[in-house]
Amino acid sequence: MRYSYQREIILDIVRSTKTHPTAEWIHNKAQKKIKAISLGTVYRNLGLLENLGKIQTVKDNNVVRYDCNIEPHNHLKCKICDTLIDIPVANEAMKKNVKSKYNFDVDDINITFIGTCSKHN
Amino acid sequence: MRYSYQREIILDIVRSTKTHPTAEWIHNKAQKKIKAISLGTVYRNLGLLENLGKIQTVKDNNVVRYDCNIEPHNHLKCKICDTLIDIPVANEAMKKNVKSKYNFDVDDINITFIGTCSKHN
DNA sequence: TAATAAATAGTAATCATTCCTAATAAATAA
DNA sequence: TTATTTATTAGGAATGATTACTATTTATTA
Repeated sequence: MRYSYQREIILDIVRSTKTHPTAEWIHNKAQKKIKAISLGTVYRNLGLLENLGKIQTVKDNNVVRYDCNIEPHNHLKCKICDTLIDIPVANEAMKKNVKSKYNFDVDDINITFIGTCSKHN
Repeated sequence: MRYSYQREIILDIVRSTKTHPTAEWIHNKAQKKIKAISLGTVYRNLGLLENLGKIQTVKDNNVVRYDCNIEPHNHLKCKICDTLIDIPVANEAMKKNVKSKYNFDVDDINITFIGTCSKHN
């Protein structure tokens, strides 16, 4: 894969935050560095970086968010402030459980806990 | 809420299958009974039926699927045949765990196991 | 049976994401 | 160093699920 300054900046931006930014947010930030960077370039490079295993994605409603945390992990989603909080994988043993109960080979577990985070109590 | 024949047909259709149909699929089926039923009517009534607690929704990629199973439950998603399989809630005790570890009050747990179902082995 | 207001059909708008293409730029060979 | 090749980009158009809008229809009730 050929070097691209756009891709470098995009990766830097994703790595600069734990807020699980959207493509649009990343695009806005990137424009501070490269005024003419296009949204398509941001999307394409985010996809490439995901394929390279350098970033992860999280589905949040109907938006994709990007995450520099590449460890397997799950999320707490606060319905009040919309924050996504990373948590370690809840239980690897669940995979074995599902295999024995349903004869279903689990590759990936997608867990989101929806509720109210510690800021609001 | 006023009676509507369209709404009755839509609920019947959702209750007729365990395939977690999309709004478009439901619309196609509904047109067999009511030739001029509009897609907007299908969406609006699916939303109303969800608010009434008569059906549930599942997010599948960027599509919403509808489910007549109104028990709390989670899903196995087969990446080969795209089937969604209902399973009972994996573990209610996880809520308490998350509360004590992260001081996060869980209302709802969203779990999808992605993998290969028993048809393919 | 007439009045009323909720529900519908049909279509336009929205919004995140993907696709397309001519122009640009990184890598490599001469 | 310079020319060549081809991946990458910018900019804008297209897509597809869903929502919004509005004139018309229909369930309800007085």
